[in-house]
Amino acid sequence: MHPLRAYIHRFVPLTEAEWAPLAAGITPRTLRRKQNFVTQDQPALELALVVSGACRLLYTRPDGEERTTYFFFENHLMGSYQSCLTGQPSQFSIQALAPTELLTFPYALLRRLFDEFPVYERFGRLLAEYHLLGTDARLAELLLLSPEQRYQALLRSHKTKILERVPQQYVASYLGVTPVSLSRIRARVQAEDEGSR
Amino acid sequence: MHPLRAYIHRFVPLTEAEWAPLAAGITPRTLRRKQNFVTQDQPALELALVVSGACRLLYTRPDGEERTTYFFFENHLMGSYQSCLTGQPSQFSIQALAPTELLTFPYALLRRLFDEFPVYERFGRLLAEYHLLGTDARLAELLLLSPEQRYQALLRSHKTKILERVPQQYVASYLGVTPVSLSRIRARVQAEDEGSR
DNA sequence: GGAAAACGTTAACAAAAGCTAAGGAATTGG
DNA sequence: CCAATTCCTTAGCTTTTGTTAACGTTTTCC
Repeated sequence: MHPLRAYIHRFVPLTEAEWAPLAAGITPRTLRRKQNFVTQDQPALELALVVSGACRLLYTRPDGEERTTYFFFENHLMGSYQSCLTGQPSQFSIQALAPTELLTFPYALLRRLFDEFPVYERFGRLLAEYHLLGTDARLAELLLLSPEQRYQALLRSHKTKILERVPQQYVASYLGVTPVSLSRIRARVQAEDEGSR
Repeated sequence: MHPLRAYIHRFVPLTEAEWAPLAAGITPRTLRRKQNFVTQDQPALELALVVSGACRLLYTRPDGEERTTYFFFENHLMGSYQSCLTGQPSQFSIQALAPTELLTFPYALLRRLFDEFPVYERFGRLLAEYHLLGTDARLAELLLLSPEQRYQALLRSHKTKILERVPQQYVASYLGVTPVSLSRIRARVQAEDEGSR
């Protein structure tokens, strides 16, 4: 099955007649390392399914500092929800961490399908709800746990792909600490693990 | 117009025929100060519109410590999305900060309306999307700003209701710091403001 | 293959936050 | 209206994080 159709199928089933118009609007695209799919302060009216590779979502602060807040791997759908919904410039960038293959399509097409096919509207609801649960959990983790506890939670989570495939400085940002601090936390955790062995 | 109908109307218009079945399922309820609408570790299968009063969303940690992560005032819809969607026990409580009037209804009713009326499915999508934008912004703020900057951002935001109506210890939790630390931050910020006057 | 860039660790110091405790002000609720 | 509770601030001390910088390793990509 087409990768995007398979992605949608995890939420709702699509008939051929429902799938065809979306399929017609898809453009494949590749990104080199460090190339942007979304660029901060520019409108980003497309969504993309990652077919292979990896990307990070980052905010560039007024002082030039970058903060990475999210990662996307194979079979993740990504884009600037906020820019697509409001039409305003995106508040963040999405940048390839390695060579990446995408399937892109305009959000406007999806919006048209919301009107035309109830099944897409349902997909849209379930997708937003699914992301909301994830973001809420992330927010709770940031407010409930210390940096060290967040690192340990990541170690024990099902997101270890992040630790394996993402440079540590970006993981630090994702956990809400500086790279230096994460390095210290790791040394501390390792020492604790040695002790309890 | 009925307060709940008015709330929904900000997203989609409802005909009488669409509104009637939801209206039939509404139960008014009042909470005393410190009384729970949702209790952690128990299923919470109802949603509620706050008609008057105020509530906080809080997590109680294994060590007994509480962390407040959200507030609800008049015309806010609240509930445990996660518990409603999955049927699992809620991971947090929702507790009244002051005497509060609610209009409650079962999530199962809304789910039935999703199937029956496309307009409700659209409402569900828009509601989830709206909350997602808010949660994303909150997450970015936590990862991008220092505690002091977060306090200043709150001061300058359109959420000053929080500062006016919520005990400061809960605001501290919401900002991701201890009450003692927020008190120090306030002293610091005030000193800076005096200096620049 | 090799130069350049990116990356992780460590150290030393400064700044900020956490913790505990105590005192006094404000709010609540009968 | 008054007693009990809740709440905010301040202080002293400890722990953690941020910052800057230096060094060695790894990765990237001509």
